[in-house]
Amino acid sequence: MVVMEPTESESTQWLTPAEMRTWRAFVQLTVALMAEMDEALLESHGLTEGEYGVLVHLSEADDRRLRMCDLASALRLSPSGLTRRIDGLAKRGYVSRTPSTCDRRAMLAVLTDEGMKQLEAAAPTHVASVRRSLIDHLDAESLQRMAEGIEKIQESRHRLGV
Amino acid sequence: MVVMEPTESESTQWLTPAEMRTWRAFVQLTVALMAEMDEALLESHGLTEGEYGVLVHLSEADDRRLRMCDLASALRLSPSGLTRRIDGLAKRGYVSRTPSTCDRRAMLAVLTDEGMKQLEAAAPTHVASVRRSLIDHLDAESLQRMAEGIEKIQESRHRLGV
DNA sequence: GGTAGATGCTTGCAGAGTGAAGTATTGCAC
DNA sequence: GTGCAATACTTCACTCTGCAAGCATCTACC
Repeated sequence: MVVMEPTESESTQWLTPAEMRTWRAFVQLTVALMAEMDEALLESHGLTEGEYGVLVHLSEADDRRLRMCDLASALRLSPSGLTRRIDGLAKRGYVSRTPSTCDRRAMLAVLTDEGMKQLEAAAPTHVASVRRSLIDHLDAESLQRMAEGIEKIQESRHRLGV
Repeated sequence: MVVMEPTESESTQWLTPAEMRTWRAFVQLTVALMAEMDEALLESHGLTEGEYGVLVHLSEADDRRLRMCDLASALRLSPSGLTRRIDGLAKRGYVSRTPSTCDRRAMLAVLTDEGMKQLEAAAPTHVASVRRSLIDHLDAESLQRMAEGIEKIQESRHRLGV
């Protein structure tokens, strides 16, 4: 989150003031962004961003269903974490569980019609949040540059196996 | 996290594919980054990023001490959340509590010498993580552009009272 | 200077996440 | 085909967090 002053006997390559400012701004921005997104969706549709993510992934999957383990890794969630999240969504009727026919170990999470309706209702709120919190604060050129920067980072990270 | 297809009867201004890609990449990157940072620090020095943040803020404060409420808002943490985080750090001897003399409601969190030592030990790990996870993946020009983009966003957000 | 409301902190409780353990099923080696 | 490791999911115990309630203290107003 922050950085120390250099001390002469160190071999650490400290961050320059500019790098430090950028890093702090980045962290501060992302934390604020995530909080805003979550709050807007929760208030208007009673969904956390995490739950919204479940609905989105299911809606984009073949037959609107995914194996629990695939969904968990897509959402970067532990197996037990996903079990509980699906519990919550199932209780509200947005998702149901079906045992897989081809692998009887596996459970499929299925997006119900009600879940699809809920997703369609929530999507505009989510999109509006993304715009209001981030996109609308950038002109086309800046957005393009940010996108390039992010892609460059991801590419480099991927290349170096991070 | 994601976006729906436009439907003709909507007034929602949907994200363009490029905007959507950028948004998804941004979220994916930040989640990965935070996880990496946290893991590195926790493994090498037994501190979460949140705890590290406490030490950093205290180290930069006058007399290495801050009122709990000021520290909580700086860390974007609820009062109760901070109480418990300080509990943990105090148990390990990195922070102590002192009642404020000028306002007897207030408690001051004070960085101990031991806490300062721990911070100095952990800082190189933290900095290395920032470099390895983010900074080193950008050349000077891209870094400069990213910084400008972030600052532009923050400025605009601030101007619009977000 | 007394009272009402605001402020600062802690505690109890509930929600959401992880990791480890337990159970069921699969798939591969032999 | 038998046995054993790997995989998929759930449950349990624990941690971290926020909210609401409670207590102490401060500030402002009469």
